[in-house]
Amino acid sequence: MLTLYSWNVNGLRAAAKKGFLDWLHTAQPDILGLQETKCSPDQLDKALRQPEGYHTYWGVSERPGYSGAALYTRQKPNHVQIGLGIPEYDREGRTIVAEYDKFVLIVAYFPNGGRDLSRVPFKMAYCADFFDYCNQLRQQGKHVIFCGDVNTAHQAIDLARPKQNQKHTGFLPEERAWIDQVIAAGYVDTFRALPPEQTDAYSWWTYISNARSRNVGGRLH
Amino acid sequence: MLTLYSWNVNGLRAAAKKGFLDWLHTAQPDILGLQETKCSPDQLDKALRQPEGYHTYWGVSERPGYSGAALYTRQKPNHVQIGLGIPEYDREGRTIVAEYDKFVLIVAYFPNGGRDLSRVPFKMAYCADFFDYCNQLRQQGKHVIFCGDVNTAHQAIDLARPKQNQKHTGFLPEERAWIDQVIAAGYVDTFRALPPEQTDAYSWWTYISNARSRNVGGRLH
DNA sequence: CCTTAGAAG
DNA sequence: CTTCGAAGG
Repeated sequence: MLTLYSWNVNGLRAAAKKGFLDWLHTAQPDILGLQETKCSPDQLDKALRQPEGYHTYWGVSERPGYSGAALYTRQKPNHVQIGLGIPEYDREGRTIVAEYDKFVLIVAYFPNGGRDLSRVPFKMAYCADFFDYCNQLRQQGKHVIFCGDVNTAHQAIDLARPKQNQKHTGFLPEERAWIDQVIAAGYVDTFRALPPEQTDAYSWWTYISNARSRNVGGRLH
Repeated sequence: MLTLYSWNVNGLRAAAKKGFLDWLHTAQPDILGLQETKCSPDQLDKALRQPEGYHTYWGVSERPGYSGAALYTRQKPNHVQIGLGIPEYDREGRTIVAEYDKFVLIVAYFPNGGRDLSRVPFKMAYCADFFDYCNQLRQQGKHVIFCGDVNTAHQAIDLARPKQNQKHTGFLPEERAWIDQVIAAGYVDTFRALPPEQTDAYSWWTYISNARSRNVGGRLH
């Protein structure tokens, strides 16, 4: 058995102040993928940068305090690549690719489309290139597991307010179609281990207006 | 008897969170001059903007969150002018002039000369124009009281580290000379009511390296 | 080290 | 609402 967690921490340094390391030492994941770390490792204490028992790898944005991904892993991967090999995404530290004996694990922080939708094209481009990258690995006979923050809700059941979100990034037809495509290709959405009709099961809430306490959220995969 | 307080609050909204209104209602000053309010009145609650028993007047910078002065007064002045009438200073909300029956009270937040000394000329210009303004009032037979943050230490006794500050704004020869000039003109430094040789009596400390707990400070008038 | 505004989410 | 960096002090 192997436990894998994925977590958008919204600032690893902020998360650290709220007990990230306590959680890590309690949960003891074999593999942990983080998104929105908003830091580079040299801004961190040793305890956070390299906790006892873990190897860590970092995707760092050129822009300080923005984006970023991290991989914490008990077993050292055979090989780790930071980035997809495409500068426009790798500049933002969004992707970490780790090869283990039996599978390739990818930590990915998909772009946010932006309040004004200005980054939707960039997001869709990342989606397409990311999918290509995974498919190439599969063609080489590798098993692909990816975790991260896809920044998209798949179906109406994944949102508390699907109608209000039709025209917002995170629930646009083209964004949702990308997930259709991924599932059609045989990927399994682990969150679907929940009963398929399960409602009100979310993994994200906006900070605005106490949405979390009211459970007005979304499941953004 | 009339009590007058002057206080650089470094953000009135922040000061409010730390009990500014409690202090106000305890100290009950007749006149209170504030500097570095870093706000406009419409960013404030009624209780802060217009506390029971006070008339308030506001110097507001065009740049949000920057500079700013305020006057809280129990008695309504006969006339209040916001600014010195000189746009380059008034744009930064540094000055409030209030005429009472027996005196004119000026609240002034003198410019900081800047880490790199780039604003020393601006500061000296404000000093000169401010002094001229006061002298014009005196020529009209008015008594002038001014309070505020002059951002300058007069003598070595006013600083814990005079030698290290010779070349820093706040203790430059020309800045100190301006205070000489003001005192020569007959103004009384109320802080001098302390025994003249009193050391280690400061009104300002940098936030850096716990300077306040070590009382490594300055008296910036 | 503190405060604020601004960008991004 | 929250995070972070920037400017100013």
